[in-house]
Amino acid sequence: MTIKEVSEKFGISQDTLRYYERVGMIPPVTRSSGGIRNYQEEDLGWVELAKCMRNAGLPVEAMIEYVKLTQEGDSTFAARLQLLTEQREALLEQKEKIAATIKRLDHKIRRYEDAVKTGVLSWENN
Amino acid sequence: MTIKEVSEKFGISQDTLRYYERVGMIPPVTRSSGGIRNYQEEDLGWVELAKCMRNAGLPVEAMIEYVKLTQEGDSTFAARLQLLTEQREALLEQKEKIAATIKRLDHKIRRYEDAVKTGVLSWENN
DNA sequence: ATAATGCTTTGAGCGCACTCCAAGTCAAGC
DNA sequence: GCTTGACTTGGAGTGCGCTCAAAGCATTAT
Repeated sequence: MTIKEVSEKFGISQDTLRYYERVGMIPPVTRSSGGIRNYQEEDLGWVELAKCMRNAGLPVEAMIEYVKLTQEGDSTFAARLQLLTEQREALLEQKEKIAATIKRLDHKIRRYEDAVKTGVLSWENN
Repeated sequence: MTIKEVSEKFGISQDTLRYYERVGMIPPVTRSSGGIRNYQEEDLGWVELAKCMRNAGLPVEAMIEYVKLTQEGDSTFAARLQLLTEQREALLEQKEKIAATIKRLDHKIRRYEDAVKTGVLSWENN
């Protein structure tokens, strides 16, 4: 699969795909004899993983570390486990914050729905 | 309340507090005769709101727009309602993405827990 | 063979959200 | 009155995560 196809498949720009590879967020991609990227199944798996992690807001740094450990082989299972666990914690925390903010927005939205109907905003700080 | 106290109360740097005010993410803060910030209850409410929204990852831009509308008075209820609703949507989406990633991490973590015990990682792409 | 297209690398540039710095002002204690 | 320390402003600098540009090589269509 060419970089163009991968770009379209995942909705990630070619520049970003090259960037991910360059900084080590995905392992080196399979190349043709002429040095042109030819993404295999495994490469696609990495791209998909990277996209998922970045979507959730995980730092690029964490992904780079994970890829590095993976490439160092079976002796890094424990380190990878720890890394994943830490990142999971961070995501849970972030999810909590978002949930709290949504709750707050819901409350404000209800007040504004009233305000739009009645012309008066029920009082409360901001 | 001085900027120093507010900074400590909310865990936001003085620089950031001034930045928030400068860009309009919170309305102008009450000042002493000498021009020194003296945060009142209402100002604190705005700071707290700003912190909550930023914690959830809402763009500064959105908060600026909301503050602007608020200062334009009662004619902007509908616009404020729309803004809040949009931001709520964005947060819900982000929460979904995080939830999906957590699920995925959970799965990987289970595999690595096994791997650490047995020395073998059950196969699966990355 | 030539032109067009699309890939390659390297390195610079950008937008966001701060964060730091310089130079100056103010307020409180000695 | 003078020093100290916290405050002020305006503007420059930083880190992250891309994003773009320049210059050159490869592949395909004519």
